[in-house]
Amino acid sequence: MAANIRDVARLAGVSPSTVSRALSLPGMVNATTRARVAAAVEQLGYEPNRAARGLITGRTGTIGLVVPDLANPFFASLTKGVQARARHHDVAVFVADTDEDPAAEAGLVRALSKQVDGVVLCSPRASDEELAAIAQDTTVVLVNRTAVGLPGVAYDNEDGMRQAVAHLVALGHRRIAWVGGPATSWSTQHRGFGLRNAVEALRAELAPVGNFAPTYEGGMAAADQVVATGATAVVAYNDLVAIGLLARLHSRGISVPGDLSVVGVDDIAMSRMARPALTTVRLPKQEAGRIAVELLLAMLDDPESAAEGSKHGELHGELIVRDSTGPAPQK
Amino acid sequence: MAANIRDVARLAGVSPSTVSRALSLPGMVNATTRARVAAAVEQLGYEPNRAARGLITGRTGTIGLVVPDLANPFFASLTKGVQARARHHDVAVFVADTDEDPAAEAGLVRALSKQVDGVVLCSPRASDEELAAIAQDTTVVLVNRTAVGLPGVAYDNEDGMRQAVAHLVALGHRRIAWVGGPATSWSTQHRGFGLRNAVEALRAELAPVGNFAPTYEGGMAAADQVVATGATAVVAYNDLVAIGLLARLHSRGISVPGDLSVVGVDDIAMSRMARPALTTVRLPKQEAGRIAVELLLAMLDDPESAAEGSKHGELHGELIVRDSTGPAPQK
DNA sequence: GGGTGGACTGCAATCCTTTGCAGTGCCCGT
DNA sequence: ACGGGCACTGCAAAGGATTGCAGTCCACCC
Repeated sequence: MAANIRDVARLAGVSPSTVSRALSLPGMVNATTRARVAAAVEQLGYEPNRAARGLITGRTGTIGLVVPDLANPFFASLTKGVQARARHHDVAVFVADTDEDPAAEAGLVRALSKQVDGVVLCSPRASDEELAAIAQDTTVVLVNRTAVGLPGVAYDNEDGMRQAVAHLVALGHRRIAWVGGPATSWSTQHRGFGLRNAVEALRAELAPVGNFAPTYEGGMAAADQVVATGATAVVAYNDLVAIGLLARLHSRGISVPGDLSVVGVDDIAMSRMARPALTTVRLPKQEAGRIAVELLLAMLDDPESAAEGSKHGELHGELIVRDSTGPAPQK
Repeated sequence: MAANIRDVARLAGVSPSTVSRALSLPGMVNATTRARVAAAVEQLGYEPNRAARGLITGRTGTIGLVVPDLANPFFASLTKGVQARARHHDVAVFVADTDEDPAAEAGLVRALSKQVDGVVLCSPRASDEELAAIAQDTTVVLVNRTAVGLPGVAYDNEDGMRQAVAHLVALGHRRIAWVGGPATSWSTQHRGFGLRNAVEALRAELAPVGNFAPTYEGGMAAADQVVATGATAVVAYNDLVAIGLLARLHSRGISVPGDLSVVGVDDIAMSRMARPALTTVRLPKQEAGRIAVELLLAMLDDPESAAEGSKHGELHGELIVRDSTGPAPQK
């Protein structure tokens, strides 16, 4: 049905090889020949068959994207960025969702790796060793996680926390609670670390309340412990947790930001719509996806750079001040 | 690097044809031969090369998914359903996001159609004619839209609206406002229609306030007009709009549900977290994705059924009552 | 004028799997 | 004992594009 390269060659009066070159190595063919080929391509609506090309080049023109949960707005945005950037390079994206199951991670990447040139792996929970093993048999770019020797793009969590703490301290807060996410999460560790440093540098005090699920429910569960610390401000692992805090605090009659200021991380769409609107550290999500794609494609084009393995992207968060933070209450 | 079918054949002491048949038409090869092949496959970790197979079978084992906006939680859930079901059938999914640009729709589907066996097209804004043209050169399943002659899965919007209106009327509401989505949207039309019917049947009154963007901002923009209608309840095009309404009503000091009851549609995650928690018509989103995949794969397996073109899925919404609806205020 | 090189172009092999057709060998019926 | 048929297996072509190598042609230089 669809035209193939020989149809084009026949119509243009050249050999298939010339058509192939006219399309992929334009410099190698005479301008007038190239024009004839272009005309034939146009007329027939020819597009090279990807399977056939893939068979010989060994490249599929496809990348994989593995995320824990597509329905999580953070990953949805990221996926959007990946998808947009990939299309820009005429590369297709296979998406796979682990459904938050860390055990499925490696298997999915392996299954995917047979069909794609490389994989963008988001927020993996696998150990460094497992990641290294995965990277053995396919090209991988990590997002939201760093592991030695593997390329990736991550956020500067320390810096984001510094901004949040500076904001709170400027508002007069001295005792700041911290609601962590899953203990094994790379982000939790780095955010906790950044928080400790920032609080110390500004002569304030940190009151960690432990680890909670990175969800609305997690925030609800943490709220009462936050209150019990006597802190006047709280930084939550992410916006969902912060919104859960807001809900529970409201139902206990605790005023935000009157009695307690709340800061989240991510800046998902929902945060703007929360009541009060949530102050948060905005992480450039689509940007992370875009950079991951660039990194991956660069590695595929030039495997040397893959060997060097030191490709990294680092993104900075930006504090978005809304209504959930205010001056510390006078005691 | 990876083993190919000849490696397997050599190891098993058979010809490549036999290996191929042992894997895809087990009935055709002797049990002991099959076992030898299986052992060789196992030992070499052989997996057939998809590109080579696709080249000859004409099937890629891949489907496309086109959505208006991946970051919209409604489509994110749908994508999740599609992806899960496709994996279950060992089919990969290409996702593409039109970025809400109706003009990009057809082009994207066409580009995709070269690389996939079929496409799931969500909430298309294209005209019936354009859709028919698209369906000409690729197998398509529509979601959230019906068009004559094209298979698809859609929600019974009339029924959902009936549930919402019955709920409101039971609470004593007699005048119900309706905030529509984009005028060209299929869902807007059907929801408006269902609403009119339901309101009429229950001897209440509908006060449509026009068409708004299906977003938080759209809801903010519509709120004052809703208030001006004098209605005691409002049904919004979707939850995002309803949450926008909630925000603007709150800032105007109008109590929900004291002064005005609000109902949304979709039941996105955010709705549960709104304040007050939103009463809404829950649409089974992942289910729609799953059914769309089944429909598409069935059509691909048996093109006859595609010709008949009458494959349809219909899903029902379910009213979830939360805190944004209450008894009509006594005047 | 002949030789050299450059600029193109074409041939043919190759990537890996599937599948129509043509065997091969064996069993069974006559 | 022979022919037919069955069950299984192998051969070889096909599918569409890329690419190393070889060839052609022309221009230019000596």
